[in-house]
Amino acid sequence: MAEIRVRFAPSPTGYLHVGGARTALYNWLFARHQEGTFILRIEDTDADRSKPELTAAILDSLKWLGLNWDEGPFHQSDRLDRYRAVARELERVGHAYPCFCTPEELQLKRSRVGSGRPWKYDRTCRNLPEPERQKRLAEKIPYVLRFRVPETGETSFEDRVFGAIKVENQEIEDFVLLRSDGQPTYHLSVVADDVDMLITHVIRGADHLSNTPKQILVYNALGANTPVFAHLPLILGPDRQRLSKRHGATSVGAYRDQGILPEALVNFLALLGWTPPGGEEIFPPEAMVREFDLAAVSKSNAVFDPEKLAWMNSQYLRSLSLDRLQPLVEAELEAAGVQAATFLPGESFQKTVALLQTRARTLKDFSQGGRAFFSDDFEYAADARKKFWKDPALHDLLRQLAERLESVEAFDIAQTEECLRKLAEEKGIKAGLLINAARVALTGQAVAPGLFEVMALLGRQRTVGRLLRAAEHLSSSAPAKL
RNA sequence: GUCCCCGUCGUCUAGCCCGGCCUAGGACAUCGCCCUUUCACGGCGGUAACGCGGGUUCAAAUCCCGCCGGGGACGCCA
Repeated sequence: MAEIRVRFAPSPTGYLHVGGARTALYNWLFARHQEGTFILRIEDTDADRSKPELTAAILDSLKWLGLNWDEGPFHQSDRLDRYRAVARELERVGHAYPCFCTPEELQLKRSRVGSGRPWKYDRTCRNLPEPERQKRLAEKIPYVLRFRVPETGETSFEDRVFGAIKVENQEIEDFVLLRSDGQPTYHLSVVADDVDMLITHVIRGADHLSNTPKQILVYNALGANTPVFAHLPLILGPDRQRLSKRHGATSVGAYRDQGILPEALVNFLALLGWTPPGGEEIFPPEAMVREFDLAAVSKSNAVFDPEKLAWMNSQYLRSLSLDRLQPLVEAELEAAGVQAATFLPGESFQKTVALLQTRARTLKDFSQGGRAFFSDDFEYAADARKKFWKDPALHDLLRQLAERLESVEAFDIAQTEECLRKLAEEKGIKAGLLINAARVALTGQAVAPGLFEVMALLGRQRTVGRLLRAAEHLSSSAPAKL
């Protein structure tokens, strides 16, 4: 069997969004599974909308996800001559013809058809008498090259995911191959490239399903073999509309900024439309590659669920080694403007990260909820104050706790706990009351690691200082209902 | 509107091709309980789906038809 060759062909008119990322991933998985070649091609034939910096951003996102390619990136803008030559050849053999209709004329005809618009190009120029055609050519009237679609018959193909697809040729319009400025359209450039690059499998979004018959017509006209097509169901927003910026974060970069790990995003995306035979949920890329099968891809569109992504991220975050996690946290803190380095000696930093790790859902949790572990500049969360600082006696209790902790012999987990419990007992209150209030005092949060671990980590001076600060805060704002 | 495609818990899905093992399985979310110093983790348990209607059959989530619902395409965008 010939070598398997697939490609991912984004157009640089926007950032890499999760739908594109999933398409790239499935191509990559298929290529790796088949030990084939994964090619990257930039479809930038729309000069107006394509931006070089977006190409760079897309490559960046792909690398971040770990989707390495074997050939490319190729740029369609480098191959314009080739497309023109292909178009001319199609014209020469009668599969394409010049069309002099202007965009304005077409627009007019289109609107005249009415609101419900079964519009198809009316083939005015296809039926132009030859002398007239020659005349216009000689007059150098601008024109596009349109594909001459057969008037009868049907075009069908066997999609690897969707199965048999069939369309009557009458339903297909004479689409444009070459624009009047000599630029190719998508239908021309994809086919030309896929033929030239020996692509064996075209794996792309289902939004291309209805374009496929047109392209097959071009393959046939070129006398080329058609590749295998596999269309992927679309990714939808919660409203079941196609996922778009309206739904919030859609780009890979946005998820990175939200503290999502690439391996979590990859895992999540892999499962959006595909389930491995064993039904695993969390599994590494090697396993995905081993088990990936296009035939097992789902046909129905899938709603993107950020909640599940977050859960998956927490799973990955938890299983990360400290060596790998630490730099990520450092970067996150830096991005959040927290100067952890001057706050914590190296060793405690690691312990702190480890303590926070089991509770984190995203990297953001380190710089936000975990801020008090890396800086003295933090605030008391409203929900935490409300929940644990209700008791008016607390300001006095926290002060006394601080005083007693001053004189604890060894400031470790065991002794700080003993100290606190003893105080609670003497006062005849539940230890939990004090523990929870102290946690808010030390971390600003209702949600945090075990109190005595926190104390041991912060050390005597900071612990005492924060307790006193909280006590003061409580007495000064005590009358106000919290 | 026309053409193409899709339709199992709120969500992602298994099962469908090769009808019976499906009183429909798993995961996320959700609810309750346990653990407990908060939260998370973990453990246990619960709520929750075959879009509707006809067929075919001893038997249908699984096969056929219709309807309804959803999505995509209909550009000198890709």
